[in-house]
Amino acid sequence: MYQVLLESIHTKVHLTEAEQQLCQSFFVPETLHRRQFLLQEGDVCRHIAFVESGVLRSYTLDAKGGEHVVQFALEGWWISDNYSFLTGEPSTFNIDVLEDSAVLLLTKDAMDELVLQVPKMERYFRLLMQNSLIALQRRLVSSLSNTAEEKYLKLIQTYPTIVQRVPQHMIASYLGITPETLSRIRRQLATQHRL
Amino acid sequence: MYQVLLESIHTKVHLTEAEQQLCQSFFVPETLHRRQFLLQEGDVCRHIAFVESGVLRSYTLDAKGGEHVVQFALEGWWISDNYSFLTGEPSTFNIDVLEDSAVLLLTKDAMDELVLQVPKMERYFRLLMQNSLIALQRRLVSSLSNTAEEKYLKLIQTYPTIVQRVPQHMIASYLGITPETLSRIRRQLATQHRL
DNA sequence: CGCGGGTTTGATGATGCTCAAGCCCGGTGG
DNA sequence: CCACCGGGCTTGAGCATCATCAAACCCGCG
Repeated sequence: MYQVLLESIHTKVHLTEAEQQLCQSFFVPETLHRRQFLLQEGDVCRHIAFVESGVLRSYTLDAKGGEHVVQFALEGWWISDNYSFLTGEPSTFNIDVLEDSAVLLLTKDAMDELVLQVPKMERYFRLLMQNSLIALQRRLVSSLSNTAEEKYLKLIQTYPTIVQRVPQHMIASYLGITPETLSRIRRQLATQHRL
Repeated sequence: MYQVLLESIHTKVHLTEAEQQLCQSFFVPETLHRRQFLLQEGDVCRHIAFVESGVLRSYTLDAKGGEHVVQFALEGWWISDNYSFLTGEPSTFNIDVLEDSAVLLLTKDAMDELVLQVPKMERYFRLLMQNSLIALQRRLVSSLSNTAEEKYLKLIQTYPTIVQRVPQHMIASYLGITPETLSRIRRQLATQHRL
């Protein structure tokens, strides 16, 4: 159950057996089903979630009701609305479940207590943040400087599993293009490749 | 000299006099002049910089030589290439100085030592990261879902000082649009406003 | 005074969006 | 087990937004 989490931690900091045990005790495991919501716009994001198995996604709705995917989370990823989680303000995100999933939930209080009792975890979370920051920066630059096709190719290269496991219109939303455009890009890439 | 830095820290964690002194000792103050480079593409980013006064910016060059502004940093902001700083890999960013500036430099070794000797700083840096993450996420969503005009208006609202102090073509680059488009948007907003 | 970078303006064109319709496929109920 | 329904993917035609290219303009600075 905590296998994937412990591995994720292990890649960043080294915990003793006792610390691992202690660490686990702060999480609440939960199984979620496809189409279920982990967070709805307007609610406060009470916990960050670690994905042990399955796929989730966060997204926002704009003024015209359009969805904009902010993040996908496969096994080994964290997902939450950081802003709401940190500040206690209502969230502007939705998080829903794309495939039946098992997650580990960590509330803010639990997190604060966790980093107190296992100070190494402060470092783990900081490194997590840093990596997210780097990835986000890359994505932003890509979204500013690349064409739709280039963005799609870059996504396939960076996260092939996401492209495989997530419906196409959500990929399009994630890239900031319409489903129609993505469809046309794929057709063109396919025929091109076939020559 | 360390005034702005200490204030920034104070908004996140509380340091004793002694800790403040200790903290300062890890930074190297430096004054920089307009057009000077703090980091050039290909070099390793050896330090993160805290801006005491002035303005800096980071940007990337794409395949066709186009500039893409990643970040502006005014007084009280940090700037660096996190990826290069963390990993020691050559940077893909440039950081240059837009106005004569005073910065405080922190090397990676100094940072590691700092968080060891003043553990509260680990928390400070984590909170910094979190805030950057939130801001970046907002910017990304905005860049995906808003028109050029909306993005510009949002920027004026969020960071009016940046718009005032930075040349227009860099604002355009930051927003992912051409200088021409930004100029037209501004004209339209002006005439509109004048009716 | 003249140079030069930055901004403005105009004309044209490409990329990606909108709207609308058809298609494919998997799920559901009869 | 088959027929039907519906969502998602595809395709097409027309259109909006923004980019590109080119030229003129403005203004601070040498």
